[in-house]
Amino acid sequence: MELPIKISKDSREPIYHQIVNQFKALIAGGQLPTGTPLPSIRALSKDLEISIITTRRAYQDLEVQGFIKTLQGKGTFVAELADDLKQEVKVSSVHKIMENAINTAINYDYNLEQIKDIFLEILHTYPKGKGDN
Amino acid sequence: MELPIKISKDSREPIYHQIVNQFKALIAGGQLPTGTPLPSIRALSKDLEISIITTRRAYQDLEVQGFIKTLQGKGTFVAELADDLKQEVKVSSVHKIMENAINTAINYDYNLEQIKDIFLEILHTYPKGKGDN
DNA sequence: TATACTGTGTATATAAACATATACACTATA
DNA sequence: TATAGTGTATATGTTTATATACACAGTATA
Repeated sequence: MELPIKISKDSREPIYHQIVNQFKALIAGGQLPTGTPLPSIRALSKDLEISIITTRRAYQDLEVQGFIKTLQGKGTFVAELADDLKQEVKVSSVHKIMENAINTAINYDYNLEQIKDIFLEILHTYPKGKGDN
Repeated sequence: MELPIKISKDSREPIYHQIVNQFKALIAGGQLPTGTPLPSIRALSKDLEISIITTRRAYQDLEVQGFIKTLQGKGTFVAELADDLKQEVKVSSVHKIMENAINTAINYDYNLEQIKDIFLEILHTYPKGKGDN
């Protein structure tokens, strides 16, 4: 599987944190089941064009948070996680980032109707995926 | 006017950058017209419970980007900005953060229909403001 | 009109967080 | 046992945030 990990070096969010968030999403979202091997820190570093240490830092964070397990010399794998915990992470993370987007739009003096229109317009530019009804 | 500047110390986004973004929103959104005095770096530092230097850093960034003018000993004021430039900042900033929210939701394996429902549900929890129709 | 005071922004030195290059150690296998 | 894969540790530079001391502008008042 080709991992859809994308980072932005221009963003003010630390690179290691962008990586952590995206793996959390893939794991909590169920796209990476228990036991799935993650890319090696070298492979991911090369892919994202960042340092090995930064990738390692991200994997360490994910391990501390219980999302993955690392085995020296062997690799890094998705850890076992309770389904309700995954669901909790999924719901709260998306909720939080949606609120953040709305708050920013309000700060820019858009009203609720305008915010709805803008959001739907952007959403319509996304191609329908296989999971969509 | 009571400025609605809010920062999160837990966020991974640098504090000075949070401040910059929010002032950009207020200025580009037209809520702070040309010449409006900003709070002094000390007043804002005290209000947000952060260091003077961090506030200053934010104001310096805003000045470099042309949003404000600082006069030593006098204070800091909203600079003159072309309306179409304000509009451009407004549209692109909101567009960007909306896309970011959608991309995160997709990473968590929500489909487009679900994303729309979640967004509208959250939007409905916001009170209607005076600018709303 | 001198000067003290209180407001404003500014500069220097220091600590913590983030990102890196380089060298090291463990695991599997040809 | 050599080699190519994995994760790990040490030393270093950059970015972010801070405390403290400094300089300029306006004003009250002796």
